Amino acid sequence: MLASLGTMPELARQLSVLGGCTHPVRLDGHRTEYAVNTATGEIGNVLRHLDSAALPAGQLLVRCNNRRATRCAACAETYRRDTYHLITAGLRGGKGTPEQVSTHPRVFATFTAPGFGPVHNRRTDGRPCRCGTHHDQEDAALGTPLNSDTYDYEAAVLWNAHAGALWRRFSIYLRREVAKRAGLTQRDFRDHARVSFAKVAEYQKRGAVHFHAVIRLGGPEGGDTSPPAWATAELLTDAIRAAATAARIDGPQIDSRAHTFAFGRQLDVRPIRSADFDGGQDLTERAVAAYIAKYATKGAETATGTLDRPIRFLAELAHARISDHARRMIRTAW
DNA sequence: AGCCACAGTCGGTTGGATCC
DNA sequence: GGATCCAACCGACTGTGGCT
Repeated sequence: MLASLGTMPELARQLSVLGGCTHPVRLDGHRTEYAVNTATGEIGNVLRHLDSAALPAGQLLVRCNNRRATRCAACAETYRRDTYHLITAGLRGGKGTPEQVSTHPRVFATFTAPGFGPVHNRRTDGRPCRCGTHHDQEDAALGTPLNSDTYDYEAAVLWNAHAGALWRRFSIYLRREVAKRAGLTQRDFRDHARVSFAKVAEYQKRGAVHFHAVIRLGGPEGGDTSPPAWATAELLTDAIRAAATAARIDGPQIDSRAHTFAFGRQLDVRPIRSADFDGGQDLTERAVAAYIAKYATKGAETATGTLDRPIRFLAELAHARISDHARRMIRTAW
């Protein structure tokens, strides 16, 4: 037992700094700090000496800081709360961000992956899956292909590898689309406004990543400056739809098949309103911050029932059906 | 021909994560 | 704690096309 290595109060003190981390990193070793004469470089007396074996637990314990709730609930919770406050500050002000940021046009957008073939699902209209079954919410079949012989595993795997580049292309297009709608050149746009993003990638049941993003229009200095009069949530929404539709990324050519990647047709863009307004289809700042914080700590296993390490997960998803080239793409992308 | 705007690309900077 | 890597962001550069 750990307690046999030290007294209970000492052990409790050592464990308390872990903040509830259930998988602390256990370190063995020692560290000695000396006083050094900065002028001559001469090493003087020992200031401090730490030997892990002398600690109550017999080892130095360090928080794992894992963001995945399934790996360490306590550390993921810390990260989730930090993310919540970060997003809240960007939407409502606080922590160095002026409160007037809450008047800036901002939206919550969801960018989906394209289709790679039909998968088992739970329909919102109450009708059964195409396989004829009413799947249970926890059914392991959810998200798996209806027909593994025709499902486009290769494109599904490569999609995840190229989603980041596609987002980059989208963000470039979005600034240009906003500038176009404001009647400004790209060069002049930066003197009038700035587009800011807070984005998380989430795994869908079928293993494809999709993006949730808070997108905000601010003045030339971002949240610290007021946006121009033309900057509205409607203009931003229109520009997002145009940019998301136009964004395309060329993938590799595999076995004479050229891959090109674009977002799926389902694009959801909803304005974010202040906390005191929660009517209609609009989202409140608190709800959006909670969404983003939740997705930031959600692993692939939550959605898919498999591992949360993307490479291993994707390899399992695609088993032997992807090419060596596709696997290399995944390794370099993740 | 010169100017301007746009689209695509490239490089610098920054911040976070990881390794040593 | 420093070095390194990587992703994201941003500005600059280049090629192209339209207009005068």
